[in-house]
Amino acid sequence: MTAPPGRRERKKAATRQKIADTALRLFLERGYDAVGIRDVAAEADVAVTTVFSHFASKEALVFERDQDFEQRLVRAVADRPSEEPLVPALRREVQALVRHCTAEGSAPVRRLIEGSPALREYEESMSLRYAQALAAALAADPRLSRSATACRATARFVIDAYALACRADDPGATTDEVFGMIEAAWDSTAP
Amino acid sequence: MTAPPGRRERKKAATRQKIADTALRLFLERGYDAVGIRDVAAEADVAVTTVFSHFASKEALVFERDQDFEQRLVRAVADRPSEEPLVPALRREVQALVRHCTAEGSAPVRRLIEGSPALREYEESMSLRYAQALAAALAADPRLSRSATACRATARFVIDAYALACRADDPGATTDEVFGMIEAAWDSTAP
DNA sequence: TGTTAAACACTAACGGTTAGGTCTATCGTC
DNA sequence: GACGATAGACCTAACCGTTAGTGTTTAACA
Repeated sequence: MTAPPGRRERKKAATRQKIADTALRLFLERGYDAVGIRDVAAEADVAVTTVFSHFASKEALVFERDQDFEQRLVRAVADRPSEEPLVPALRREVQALVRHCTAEGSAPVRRLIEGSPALREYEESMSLRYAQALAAALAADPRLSRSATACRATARFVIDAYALACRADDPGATTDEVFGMIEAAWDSTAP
Repeated sequence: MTAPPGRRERKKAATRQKIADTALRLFLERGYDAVGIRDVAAEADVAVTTVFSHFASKEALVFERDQDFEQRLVRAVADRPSEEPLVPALRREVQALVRHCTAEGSAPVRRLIEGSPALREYEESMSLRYAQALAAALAADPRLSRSATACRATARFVIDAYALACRADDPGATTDEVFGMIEAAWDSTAP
């Protein structure tokens, strides 16, 4: 899986990382709107086109690391112990994700996101993709025989729980409270 | 409330309507991405700046009519008969909204929206604003004494129901099914 | 009738994003 | 080690949504 990466790939990864680091630093220093793509490119000493060959948009520069969010949710469903019920497994994973996103070190980034409508919108639209992936995972699990609608709704509810908890005063308690509601909703769809 | 509108207001409304109609027609004819703001302005015979003085963004041109969506949800909560429970009242309103958005005449517009990521994203972000207004209405209703978290979560669930139903094969049945889940979730938060 | 402010126009720009074409370091293979 | 293929990066120039700045018309109202 982790075969020795060639020099080309290493250089590419290094460039990508340099861009992401530079961008985040500038955004935190001067504010998201006050930093242009051309600034980021200049400071990272790359061409503007190079920035866009690594990141699909300016907003994506801020969410550089969150590529495994989706996978973690899907795995929490698919790889859970044979007899563990669905909702507790999801709650555990969401608790972990929420802790990660409300950790001490993430506070400045979170402030950055909350301070920019463009970033908030982008995050929401990422979440929607996660909900679709999660819905597919729910529909695919042979242990859960629920309607496609129930799967899609539950997936969105779970994403809602994450979104609400990340912005709540007490993220842990909020996650638990919303998951209580999700459990009731899910149980009501039992065949 | 409906005082005789002066000529000025009538002209303004006419300009706005002309822009919206022209834009929608061009979008349907050539596709959203293939039509620029400059095209819309030229075809409507107004300046580009005039377009933006009436509409906040290109996407807003497509959602011209949906300004009362938010109000309808809030009123469905606040103005419901004294003894009608919350969830059925909301379900009735969402059913009506879903019917409106899946009506025969709305089909081309819906296809337009689903065909453009920008429009989908914009719609989602509108929905989020609705969820916040609805959450506030829930929290403000003296007949419902629930935690802020329960209100916020329920509001998002309701918006999820709407979003899922609008895209579902059988919108009515989907609304009912998701609202069954929402009812269970809401009841589980009874004090 | 004259004053005021809203609505609109025009130009020019800004900032994110992309297309076109080139250069070069790396890779796989001989 | 030499050799062609190609990925990765570069540069320039533009496109498009959006906004600022600056008039000009016209309806509303004293």
